[in-house]
Amino acid sequence: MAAKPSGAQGDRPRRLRASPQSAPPQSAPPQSASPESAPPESGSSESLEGPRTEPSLSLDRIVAAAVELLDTRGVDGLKMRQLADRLGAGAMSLYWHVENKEMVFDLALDSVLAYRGPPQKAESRDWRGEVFHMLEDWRASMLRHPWSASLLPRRALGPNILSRLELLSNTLSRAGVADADLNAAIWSLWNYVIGATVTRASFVLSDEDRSVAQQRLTGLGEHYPTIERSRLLLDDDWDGAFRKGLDFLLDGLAPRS
Amino acid sequence: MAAKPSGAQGDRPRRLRASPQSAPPQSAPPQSASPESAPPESGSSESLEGPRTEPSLSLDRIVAAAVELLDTRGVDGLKMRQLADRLGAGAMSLYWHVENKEMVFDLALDSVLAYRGPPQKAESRDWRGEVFHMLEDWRASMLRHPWSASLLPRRALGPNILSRLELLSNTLSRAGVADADLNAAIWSLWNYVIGATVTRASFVLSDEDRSVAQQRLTGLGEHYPTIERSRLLLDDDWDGAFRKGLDFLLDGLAPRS
DNA sequence: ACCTGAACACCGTTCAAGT
DNA sequence: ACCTGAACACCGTTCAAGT
Repeated sequence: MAAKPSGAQGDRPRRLRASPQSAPPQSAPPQSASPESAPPESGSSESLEGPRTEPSLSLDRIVAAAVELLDTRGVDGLKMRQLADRLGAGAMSLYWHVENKEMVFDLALDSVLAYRGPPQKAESRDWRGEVFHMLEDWRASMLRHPWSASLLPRRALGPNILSRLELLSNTLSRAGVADADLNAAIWSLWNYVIGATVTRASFVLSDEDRSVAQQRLTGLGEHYPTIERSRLLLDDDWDGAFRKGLDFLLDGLAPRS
Repeated sequence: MAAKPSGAQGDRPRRLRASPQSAPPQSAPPQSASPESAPPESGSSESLEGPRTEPSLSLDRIVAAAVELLDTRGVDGLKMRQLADRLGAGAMSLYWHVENKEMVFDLALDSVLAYRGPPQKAESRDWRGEVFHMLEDWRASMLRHPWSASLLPRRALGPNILSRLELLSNTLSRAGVADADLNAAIWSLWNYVIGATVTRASFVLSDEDRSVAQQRLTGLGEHYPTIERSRLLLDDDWDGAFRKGLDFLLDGLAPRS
């Protein structure tokens, strides 16, 4: 479906660091500074010159700081000036490394989506368990960075998310999903995970908020009898609901055998 | 699940128009100026004074203009100054009618989500057809206003969307979905529709964009063999994919009989 | 090659004031 | 009750310079 792998957004004329997205996603982690990766290897090429107190600006450092800022301040809380400040750099220094704020979003987003693979050895015959694990891990990764889910559907697709889709596709294919159904199956799961995660990350309400919401619904009870009775807005078990719905969907997807 | 019907956002201290969301959603349409509604009844109370050339500001007019602006300019294109300008009002006049920009978003969003009901008479026994129609209509309403889908999960739930959820819940319940599964079923469908629509509204690429994307994927083919072969990113049939996935999900949801 | 401050063209919102 | 312009405290980004 009309999605766009990053790097495809037309040639940008001006100064631009070598795009890390063009590196193969498997071999070396594109952003080693990603909080999802192993501890950043701070040692650069030469360690002869002693410790750098203020390592100069780099894409990796920028991306890592952006993720931190996004985690604490949210999507609207990421300001270019503040990001530079955090890095001990002058206000406008970022613009030598990145094209614009959009690019910061793209890089931060994909850096958060690295997948480590299933816990046990590969080639399990339990395709359903594998898919379940992949999607729960995907959701968990995004919930660890609540700004990421809402960004994902509207940004270029980076190497990490493409790898996840590749693995998902491969697994479903091996499980026996017909080629003609494969894309529809993948997008169904994509839709479900994105919808669930965006919703869960967005509706963050205190207990009081929620009880006020339900009270309000009760007040209007005559208009919403069914969802009032089922306490739709009070339901708290996000994880359980996610798994239950995923079960429904996988039941429907399962190749009839 | 922890969602919040609008109006529950705590008492605001300052000037504030009587919230139209508190009106029952069924009886009278909350925003008669909504583009989803019948032609706006421009005649106010007294028609004795002749035609007003410049009808004074009102919540309805503001909401209608906001929807127009959002449709043409997108989420980031809605500016309070420009909105006032469109209404022939002074720059800051809006703030007497609305609390802030957030409130404009909430009202515009719900105004776009009115549901007219199924085409034929009620009480059909075809629950699956009913659900299908409701969800396709919901998606279509949001795609007519591409900014709406991404806004829905993070805003207060207005009367129109609550009505849709109520009807959906009621239909599923009548169809035989167990009470214990009801909320999970509703949120599954919500997740699917939101994910599908947000994605479809966001990935708007030209044909050239898409072929560039696929070419790029082919270039990296060794890393993404499966999705490269299935042409995941080239697939164009959004409507078909939506229906197919919905079929999968409803298969899983269908009460075993 | 890499970084910088000043400046530009915007924003949402407050406020004191008008009718 | 309803509307207004000026002003405040911000933004992202450009630009001409610095080293």
